[in-house]
Amino acid sequence: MNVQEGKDKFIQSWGALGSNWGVSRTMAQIHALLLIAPHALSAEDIMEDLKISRGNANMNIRALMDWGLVYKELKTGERKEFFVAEKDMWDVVKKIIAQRKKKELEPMLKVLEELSAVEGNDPESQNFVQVVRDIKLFSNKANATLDKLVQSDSNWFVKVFMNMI
Amino acid sequence: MNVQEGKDKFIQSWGALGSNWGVSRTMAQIHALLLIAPHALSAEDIMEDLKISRGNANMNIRALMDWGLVYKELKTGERKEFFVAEKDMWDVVKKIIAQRKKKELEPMLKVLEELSAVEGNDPESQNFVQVVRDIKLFSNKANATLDKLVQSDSNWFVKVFMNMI
DNA sequence: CAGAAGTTTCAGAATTAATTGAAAATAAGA
DNA sequence: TCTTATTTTCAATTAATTCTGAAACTTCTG
Repeated sequence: MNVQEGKDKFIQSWGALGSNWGVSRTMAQIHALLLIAPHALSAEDIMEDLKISRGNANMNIRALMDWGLVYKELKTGERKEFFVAEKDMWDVVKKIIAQRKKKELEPMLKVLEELSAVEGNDPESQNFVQVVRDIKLFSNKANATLDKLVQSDSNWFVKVFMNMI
Repeated sequence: MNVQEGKDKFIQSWGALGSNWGVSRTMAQIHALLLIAPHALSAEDIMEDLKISRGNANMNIRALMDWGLVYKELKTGERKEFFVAEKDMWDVVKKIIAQRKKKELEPMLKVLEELSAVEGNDPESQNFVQVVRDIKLFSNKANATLDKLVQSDSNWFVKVFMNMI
């Protein structure tokens, strides 16, 4: 396999993977392209390589920057903006976890809190409140664990990995 | 808040959460409905409660069973099939991880393996192969860690949680 | 300040995913 | 075996998401 075929395949696969991770297909493809680029690319470069429109490129690059997966790089003497990807995979995973925790887990915790306020002495209400309480307990633990995980450095992952093996 | 409002809100929120987890909105809603149901429900019950079509109910119940998140329950003397949800949250999370690992991580590992075969002595190829190798290393570790995690019992989670705090 | 280079926005178009509903298949009972 | 209850399938429809492209906006430079 030559390098161009390899790159294409990587971009395509990374895009497919990302689309299941709250990162849209194009977003993941841009990230993939930047991951394997030996140097920063401009919006124009990305548009050409992935054959996407200017608007699409712009919106997805911005989203990637919001997630902390891509950084802007300014070159002196150049007016254009260039972009590089976060290449440390542990960091990438942490940032995705942080985003999803904020956007998904935390709102759910809030809802579970509200649902604890359901009243009633009938068995139906009792059962409901019990289920909600169990889930809330679990979710709070998960939330705390993910917090630690997001704060931890790469070595943490290596350590846990070692312990498990 | 009364119990009916509470149930509605729970189903709605759980559905929204699920739709970001490889579980479609309706699939997650059915799971939510079964989680808070004090006893097994028939397909008919689910259709009525969620106001969805027979086909939709059937397909999503089956998907939930494939994932191991819902079980069939046969009542003697009843011809209909009834369904109950897995209620242990740790088990639910493990099953979701197991599915996604199989459907996403493992295919990606296969692709990364193939991409290692890219040849060339030019800097571009060298860089590409290096990036792919880094990602592969990380992914293999993640894969092994998730394997252990999926095999582990609830206590494992509690232990890790305690260690982190 | 005027013009050029670059970036952002967003309504409509295109694409992709989920849902319906009716027909086909299956299974149980008489 | 035939009838009836129940489940499954899938083509057509509907809904949700993503992308385009042109116009508006911003920033830099002479």
